[in-house]
Amino acid sequence: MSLKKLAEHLDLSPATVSLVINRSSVADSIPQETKDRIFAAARKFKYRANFFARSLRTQRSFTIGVIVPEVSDGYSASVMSGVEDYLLQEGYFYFVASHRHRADLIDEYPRMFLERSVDGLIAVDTPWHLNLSVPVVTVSGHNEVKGVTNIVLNHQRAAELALKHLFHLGHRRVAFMKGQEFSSDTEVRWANIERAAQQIGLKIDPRLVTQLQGDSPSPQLGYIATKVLLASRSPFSALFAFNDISAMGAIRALREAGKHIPEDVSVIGFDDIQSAAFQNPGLTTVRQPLREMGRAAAEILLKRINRPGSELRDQHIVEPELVIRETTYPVATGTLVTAKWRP
Amino acid sequence: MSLKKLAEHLDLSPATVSLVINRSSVADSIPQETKDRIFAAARKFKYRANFFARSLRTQRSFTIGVIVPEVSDGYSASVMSGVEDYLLQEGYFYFVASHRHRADLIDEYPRMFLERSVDGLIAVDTPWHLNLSVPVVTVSGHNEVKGVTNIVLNHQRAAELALKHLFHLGHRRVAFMKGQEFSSDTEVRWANIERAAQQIGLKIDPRLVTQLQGDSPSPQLGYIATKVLLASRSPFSALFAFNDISAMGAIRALREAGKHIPEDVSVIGFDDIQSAAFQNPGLTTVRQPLREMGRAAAEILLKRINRPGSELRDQHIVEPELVIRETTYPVATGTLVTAKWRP
DNA sequence: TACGTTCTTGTCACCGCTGTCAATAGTGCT
DNA sequence: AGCACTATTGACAGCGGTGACAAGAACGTA
Repeated sequence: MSLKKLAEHLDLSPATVSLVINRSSVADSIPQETKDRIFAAARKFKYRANFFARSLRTQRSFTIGVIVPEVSDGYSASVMSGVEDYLLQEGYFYFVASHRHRADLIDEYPRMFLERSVDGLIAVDTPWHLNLSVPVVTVSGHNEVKGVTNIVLNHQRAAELALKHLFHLGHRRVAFMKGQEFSSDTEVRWANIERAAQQIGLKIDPRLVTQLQGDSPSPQLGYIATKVLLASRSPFSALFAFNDISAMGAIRALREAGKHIPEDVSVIGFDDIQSAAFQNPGLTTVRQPLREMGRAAAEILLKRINRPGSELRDQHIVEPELVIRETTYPVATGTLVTAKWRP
Repeated sequence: MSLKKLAEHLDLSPATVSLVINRSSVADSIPQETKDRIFAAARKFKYRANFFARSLRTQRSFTIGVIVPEVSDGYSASVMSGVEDYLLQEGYFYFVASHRHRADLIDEYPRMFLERSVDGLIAVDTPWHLNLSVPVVTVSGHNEVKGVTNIVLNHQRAAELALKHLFHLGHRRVAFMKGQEFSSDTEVRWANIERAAQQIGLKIDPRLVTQLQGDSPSPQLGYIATKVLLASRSPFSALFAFNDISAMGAIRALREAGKHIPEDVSVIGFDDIQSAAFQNPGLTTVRQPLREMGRAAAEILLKRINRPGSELRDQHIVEPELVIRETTYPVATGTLVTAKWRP
């Protein structure tokens, strides 16, 4: 059913019908009766404007592009869930592309999105340096590109929450796991840990600092890093992993070394991905409100698209939350009380 | 840069340029030199056909719609990853929408996709009854709609693999967890379990059969179902959960009841979602090749789109694989050997 | 009655690209 | 030179919708 046919049937011109259906202000002067006729007919024939024709004409696609490292990774998926929530509710659709850390794809996909005339772009956990012709919002990107709004965690607070928790449990020898070089969070995260440690009065022993190596979404990386750490034979009573996935690998490595979690070593993760709660024992972690971050990204992006110029803050900060489950425990030996499970 | 401007610059007509760029057979007769000029100019000015104009004209969008219960759920995400893989490689993009089991959205989203003129649709783990004007492929849908190709697991083999494994380990009292009523896999899965059990000679005790209740992506459901099971006080030495998530909840419930996994109770999951390998102990499970299923869905869908009529099988069956990790163990008491970790 | 206003609706050009058909130029042959 | 034929390119008509502008009708006023 096209506009033209509908107009013909109504014995009106396509333009008139278009005006009324789009509630253009020009249509204010059209009598209610005519409008009603038009709406009735539109409903009757289930008229829906052709999307391409409309987009071609208006230069708007009501579509945005989302670029992530990998759709099936829990972090990206949670953020996307929030993005989707807001976008669909506002009548937008979105394309997804996973770059899998390939530099060429990180460049190519945004271009492909532009060819498809997206109205805007959201980059999740992706190094960003492009300056595009459409609004861009990044989630956990730490590159400063002018005009790009970045949704970031309050890393200072995140570091404080985790370290204070460990400190209060009596831990003084804490091991740390840094992220991979390419991960956009690695640097900020570490800088804030150092700062928080200093504030609290916790000394960081360089021998207790490892770093994840390689690109894999598996806990294997954390497992290996922890093996290395254990091999150094420097004692520690707690480990702050780079994220939940690596924490899982770390726990496995620790267990294989005969350590009990959390009695011998407390472990704390980062992100609070869904499976963190599903671990046995439940993983204590610093929660990033990923879904909310996605929603915020979508919301800010649409604001930018629809009111260009406004809303040009280049940071939107969200707050972390410490989720204490069962992998952290006082350093002093005592009776093990089973902590409450918090899914 | 538009076709018209490019043509002007080349002193040719837009039509000619279009023919050459699209490698139309009509352009065969155009001298190579002219073609080269055109390609050179196109490259120089980075000419890219306007997507909407082209789609409007050709009635093709090179876009497909994917509908899933929830993007951030591991099952859907893995399938999507495979779908994306194939689609992007073939120059298609895709929209995603999560219906979250809301019946109205299951109806509405496909319509919205059609309004956006998608060339086809993939429905993942979603009850399907619509007969649309574009090709549709479902992944793990068990409704029979003519013309819809369904990618399904060989459930018979899946049931056999799991039950034989348990049987060979000596388990005779096996508990079962059925999926929720609304889950598209529940029925087939169970029917095949019953059949396989009979073949093997394993008796299913009705008191050892529970069912998941409620709609949540959390292991809580499995936890509750297992609590109920335990409350019935019928002894069992193994539990075949509905999926990996519910297996995780089950393990927690069993532990709280003082059972050791796998020494006291063997647990086997289904799906092999990413976090299954990350569990401690690693979860033994029946692997569905989710990524491959997604790829197959995309591949079959594109075949249908591009060669209508052909490829009208209405089932594409994929094979399960038993992934033995650490939650299954012989029923006879013996020395516990730590199984090899298989990520 | 004549004219200025306000309503109501239609005309037109165009968004950018493509496929059909036709026109023009070039070639070989008698 | 004249003709048949092919190689090369262009004109044109949309795809379906939108928005600026304008025309015609209806109404009020002098």
